[in-house]
Amino acid sequence: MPISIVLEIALPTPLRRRFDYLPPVDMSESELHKLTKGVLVRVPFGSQEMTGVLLQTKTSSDTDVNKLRPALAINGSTPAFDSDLVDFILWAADYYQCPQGEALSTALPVLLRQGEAAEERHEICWQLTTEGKGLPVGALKRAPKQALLLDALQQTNKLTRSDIAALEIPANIIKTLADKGIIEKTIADTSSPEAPTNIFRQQPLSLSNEQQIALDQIVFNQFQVSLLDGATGSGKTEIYLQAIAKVLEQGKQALVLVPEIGLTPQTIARFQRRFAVEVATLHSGLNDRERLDAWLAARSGKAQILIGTRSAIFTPMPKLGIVIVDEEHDGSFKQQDGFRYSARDLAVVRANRLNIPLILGSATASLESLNNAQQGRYQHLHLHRRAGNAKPPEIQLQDIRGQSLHEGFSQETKIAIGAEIAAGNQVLVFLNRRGYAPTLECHDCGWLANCPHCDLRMTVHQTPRHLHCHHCGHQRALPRQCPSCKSSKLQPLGQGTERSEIALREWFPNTPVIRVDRDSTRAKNAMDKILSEVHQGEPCILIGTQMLAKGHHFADVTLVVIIDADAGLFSTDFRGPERMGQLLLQVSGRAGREEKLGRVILQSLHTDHPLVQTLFYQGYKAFADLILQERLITELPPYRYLALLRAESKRPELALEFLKLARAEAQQIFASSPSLNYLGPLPSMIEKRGDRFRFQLQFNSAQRKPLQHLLTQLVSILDSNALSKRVRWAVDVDPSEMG
DNA sequence: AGCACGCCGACT
DNA sequence: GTCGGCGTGCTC
Repeated sequence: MPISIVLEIALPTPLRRRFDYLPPVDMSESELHKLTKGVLVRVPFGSQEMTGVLLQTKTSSDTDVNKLRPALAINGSTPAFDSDLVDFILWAADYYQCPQGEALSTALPVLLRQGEAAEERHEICWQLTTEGKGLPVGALKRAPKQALLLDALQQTNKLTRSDIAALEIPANIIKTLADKGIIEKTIADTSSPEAPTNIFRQQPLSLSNEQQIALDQIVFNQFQVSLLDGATGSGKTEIYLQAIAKVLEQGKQALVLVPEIGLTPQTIARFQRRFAVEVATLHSGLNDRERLDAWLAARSGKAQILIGTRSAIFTPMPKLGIVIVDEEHDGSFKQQDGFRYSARDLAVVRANRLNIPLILGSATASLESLNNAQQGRYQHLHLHRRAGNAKPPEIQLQDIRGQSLHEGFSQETKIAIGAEIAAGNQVLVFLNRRGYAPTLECHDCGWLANCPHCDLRMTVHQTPRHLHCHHCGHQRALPRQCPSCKSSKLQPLGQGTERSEIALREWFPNTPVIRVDRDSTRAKNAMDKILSEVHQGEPCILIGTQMLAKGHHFADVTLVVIIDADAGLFSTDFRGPERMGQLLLQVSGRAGREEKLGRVILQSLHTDHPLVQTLFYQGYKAFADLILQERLITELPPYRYLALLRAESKRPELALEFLKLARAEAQQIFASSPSLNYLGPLPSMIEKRGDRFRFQLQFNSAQRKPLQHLLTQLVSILDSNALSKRVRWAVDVDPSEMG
């Protein structure tokens, strides 16, 4: 029997190949004709089963007909991705040198990857009962949360569980009202909603002159990138909201990308309060089912706004009309393993392909984006003034050279903290190092607590007491005696958040000291609890890592203390200073919001360093320009494009040999491209990690194209070399971390 | 990458 | 006598 149709399928395997299958055996002729690119197909693969993406149907195969196996099933009645989106993901896979099937698979919600059909389920909603409908507007005033829910339901008759959560109404309030017979369960409407007559739930705020000018510059019917450059509190979000409004009015959808820890309930609530449309969210706090629901709502067009982290860039949105990337400089937009894409950079590509506007917002824009703006590729929009009466914080650069520090704090800083608390204010202390101390040292023989699996120091933790390697997760008990000389004079070396917390507690026994880092917020809702306590406005001291710097507003904090502002200044990674500047400004931005004047103390050993001086006396723009000048001279991004070939192995000589082979192959290709250059192979910054020795070969080029060609050819050569199976290796295009 | 098949050391 | 170490080969 002749073959009528062959399915060409991309599968989640590192093999850079596509696989041909016969259609499922029970499939009718008419069903066959409906198969299009983007459909999910369940197939047998070796001894296992997996979900692949149909790339095309064809009438013959290069593979021997007898080797073709039939697919098991077609998952879902419609393609998971529309054809344009498949092409976009394939483009991204090629650009980042990721096997296409793996890229498509990572773009898919986990449940679909596991074989679930992409169908919407009936979501449980809540609506008013007849009794509930009889209540007057403004009822239940004495129970504000209950009144809020009642009020919301009086306006929009049905709310999903996540709608309610977004209004910051706790789940137990739902139960209370249900028990009272005021609300009841129902099923969401499956028919796509008629375009709302009024997209607004709440009228837009009036814009300042400056905001209006910025908004007016944005063009809505074509591709254009706007770099919205505005200090904390200058009203960037209001611009986003009003730009989104214009798109919603045209019946289109909006996609908002936010950093990993930047998607706070307050942010979501702000979008939901403003618009009477469905707002879906995709972030790490959701379970697989919730993620699929949000994805499906975006794909069907039911959700008109999607707010999500990095991977949301791949969500199908049939009527996408604008993309916004908030805090565009944030490192979490770059995936650090597997499919190593930058969601921010891909946002530019997706917007371009759809011919729609993109807004990149930041108070501390990345050097890449600043350069693009300077070159005229992006339009540069500025917001200088803080909204309302808030004034920028007063910054005090404190030279701590030669001073004796108490647990990392200078005497002057301690006094300043005490004075602030006495005045009834809140203080924020920033220290970007969790744990008690960075390591343990023997005072007698100089032994240091090294991780047995990495070449790194192990961090001392106090609660519970143990040594912990932050790189590979290895833990061990805190030794009582030095393992080397048996001395008992072991002492923690350096300063972490736990240690500072203990010190602050001792010095200010009557003031709550609240620690905010990965360890103290691990429990579910721990962060929410901390935030609501701080928002009570009572005097307290917050001590924490960069978790404190991102996305949160502390209206009553009037003093920010940065204990070691210099971290990052002399980093081996060329992006260290840039990151330091961005983080310091972000932390500083936490002070002096609203009516209260803010102050920032920066303890530094390098107050006269040109970068430190420039950042604090001339501002971020001048600081960025200074770094850009350096990058131009040293031939680094954004003036050169970089790619790393990383290799690791338990046997260092294998990884090194692999990279030397790669270098030899690359040199053949270089001959025809003079703009290409290489460096290495060199050991990675942390040479041993998790018992594996790591090395890297760096390629750089003045243009993207030749680098791209080199990598594509090189990967294909390496793939067919036997050595490539004996080491773990990956290409990182536009790496953000050089280590 | 998974996973099976395949051939050599320390354990019930 | 077996469980399991990871080498190597394959996946339409």
